[in-house]
Amino acid sequence: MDDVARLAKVSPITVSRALRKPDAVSTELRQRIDAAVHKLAYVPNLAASRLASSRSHSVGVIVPTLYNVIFAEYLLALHEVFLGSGFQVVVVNSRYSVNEEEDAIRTLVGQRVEAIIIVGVDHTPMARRLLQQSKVPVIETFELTDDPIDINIGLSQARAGYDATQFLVDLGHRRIGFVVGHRDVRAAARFSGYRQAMEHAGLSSDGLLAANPQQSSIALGSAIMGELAENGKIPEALFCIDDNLALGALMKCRSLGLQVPGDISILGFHDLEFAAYASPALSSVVTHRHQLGRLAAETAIAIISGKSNARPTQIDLGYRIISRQSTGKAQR
Amino acid sequence: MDDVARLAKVSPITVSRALRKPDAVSTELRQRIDAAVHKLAYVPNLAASRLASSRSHSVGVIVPTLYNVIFAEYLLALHEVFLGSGFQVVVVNSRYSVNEEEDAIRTLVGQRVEAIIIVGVDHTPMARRLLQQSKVPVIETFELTDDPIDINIGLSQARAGYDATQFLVDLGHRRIGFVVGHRDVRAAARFSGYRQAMEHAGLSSDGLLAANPQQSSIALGSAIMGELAENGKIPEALFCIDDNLALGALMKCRSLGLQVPGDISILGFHDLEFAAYASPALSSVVTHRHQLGRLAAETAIAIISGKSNARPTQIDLGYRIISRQSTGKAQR
DNA sequence: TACCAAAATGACAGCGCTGTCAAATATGTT
DNA sequence: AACATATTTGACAGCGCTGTCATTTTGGTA
Repeated sequence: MDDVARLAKVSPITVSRALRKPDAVSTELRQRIDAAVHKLAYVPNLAASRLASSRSHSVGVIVPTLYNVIFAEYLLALHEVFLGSGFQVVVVNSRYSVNEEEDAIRTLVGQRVEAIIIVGVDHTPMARRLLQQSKVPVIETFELTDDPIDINIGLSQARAGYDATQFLVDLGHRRIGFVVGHRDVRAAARFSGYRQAMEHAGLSSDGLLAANPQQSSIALGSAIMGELAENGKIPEALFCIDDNLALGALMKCRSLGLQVPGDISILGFHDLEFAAYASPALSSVVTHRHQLGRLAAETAIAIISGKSNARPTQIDLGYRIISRQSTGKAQR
Repeated sequence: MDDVARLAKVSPITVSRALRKPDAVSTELRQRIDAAVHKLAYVPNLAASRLASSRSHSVGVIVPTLYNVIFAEYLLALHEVFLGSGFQVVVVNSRYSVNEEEDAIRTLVGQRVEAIIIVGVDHTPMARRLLQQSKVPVIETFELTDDPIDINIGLSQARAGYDATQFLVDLGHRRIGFVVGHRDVRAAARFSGYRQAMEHAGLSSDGLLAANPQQSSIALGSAIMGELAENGKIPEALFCIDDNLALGALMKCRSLGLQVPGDISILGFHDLEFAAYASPALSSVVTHRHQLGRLAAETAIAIISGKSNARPTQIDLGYRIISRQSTGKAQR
């Protein structure tokens, strides 16, 4: 910065000002400074700036994985809003572990991010403490909790699981299978909703869980469906924990010669892009990832800029079941 | 840090040491310090650490978009390696614009990241200068260039486009369509490969380009196929710029009653996960995103840690055409 | 016990910026 | 012209750590 100041024949502080609030510097000096900055290809040291101003102009986001497209869509929305407001977004990955999440929080707090957006509502006690102590707005997303740290925006995964199951029950299905890959908290909540719905409908869910700890994928859905067929345990309907599994199962049904929805109804979750274009088109549960990200970011910015005093603690974004061709009335 | 030092009854510098190189501090003090850190939930200020040590322990990655899964897979590999070596990964998004890329580079240089990994080889002159001046290893990926800034790891997009087209030519197809959504540099290179292959085969490519500037997606592939059918311009074979478009086209063919590959052969690109599970299974061009990310990260770490003196400037990872059921010999 | 080397601890200055306030300059008013 | 006010520029100290080097403590040896 001294070099730039020397070249532009001003004091270093004026350079700093010209870069941060160009309006506060006269046109002439600003031009001289800009020219010098360009000529030297000077880039300010952000660490020094952050230290001196104690503002990081960045926000932290913790997601369980980068692989799942639902988080990619969510991140996209967060980026759109935050970048537009001059915040850098630091994305950290907890790999579905609360301990890694705690490390991630430590990293973000260490960077003095100005807001923290987390997927999920389960944290270690130390993680909660770090978040609270950090004094920055904390937004827990995707799920709902009775005990939010600060702001909570999401949907009830258990209710979604319940309603999805009920949807299949209402179609007249009785043997409704539940297909799941790696079981994270949200998958577990949907499963408990499924169990409850089955119970309320007077149906047994024994032997109807098809689980595999691998990461959910089209390949896995196909493999699980294959196993079900091999063991002769094909249910009347399948509630898949996400659309990847559902599409895999759908594809496998085709190659097995099973009619969907004639022989088996298949319901997915999340309504990923391909769901509407599958053949038959996949019924699914619509979750609002983009809106979730957008709202989380907007809320965070409102709090940071002090605009939001009376802030709601919890927002339920809900979900919606969309019935396409892969689910149909029970044939009996 | 002073608070921790006071609580542990040591000097602040010892706290700093205990946190950074625990071995250099006696067991007793280390325990006292750890206890104090825990008790206060102390998190060091990274900005101060970075400023004082002039090491950021972070690396920067620039991708054109977070939405495309190929970059998600690539990022995953980068994360795996970098996090394992104690680096934080800062991901920035250039939105397919060299100007935004320049801004992204400025951001990363400002953070004094210790390596920069970029998708693509085209940059503004200022961007090149910033990268060179930063003195950190720069790894340009996904494409190959004759003039790398530093290290270049990728594949020839033009050759891949050429060979993919040649693959369809070899099957006896003559009217081979090219389907593309938003045209980035890599798509353009594949297209030029397509054109060249068509020319070499003595085939005209006039009127065989089906383009739409939207972001590539299954929906778009379906829409483009629909238009081709409407205009009665269905070619014998379709080379789609990526598997999303290919799958969309495939699905549309089914609903139009077109046999694949009987009536039309469809070839995708990237071999995304669903390709093998589509019905019919999608032929595609395998690109090695995971290996690319891994290698880029490992190379960067080798250079940062000074282990790599004799480094190769360019690595060609190649590609591979995988023939499944969606492509077949021309029926004539 | 005296001495020496190695290990552990501490003091100091400074990393490159910015917030705060002071000084200088420009602009407007009587 | 003299003054008040607004605008622009500058000086200074300090943000919270760490590198370097000095000092103290420990353990081993003669």
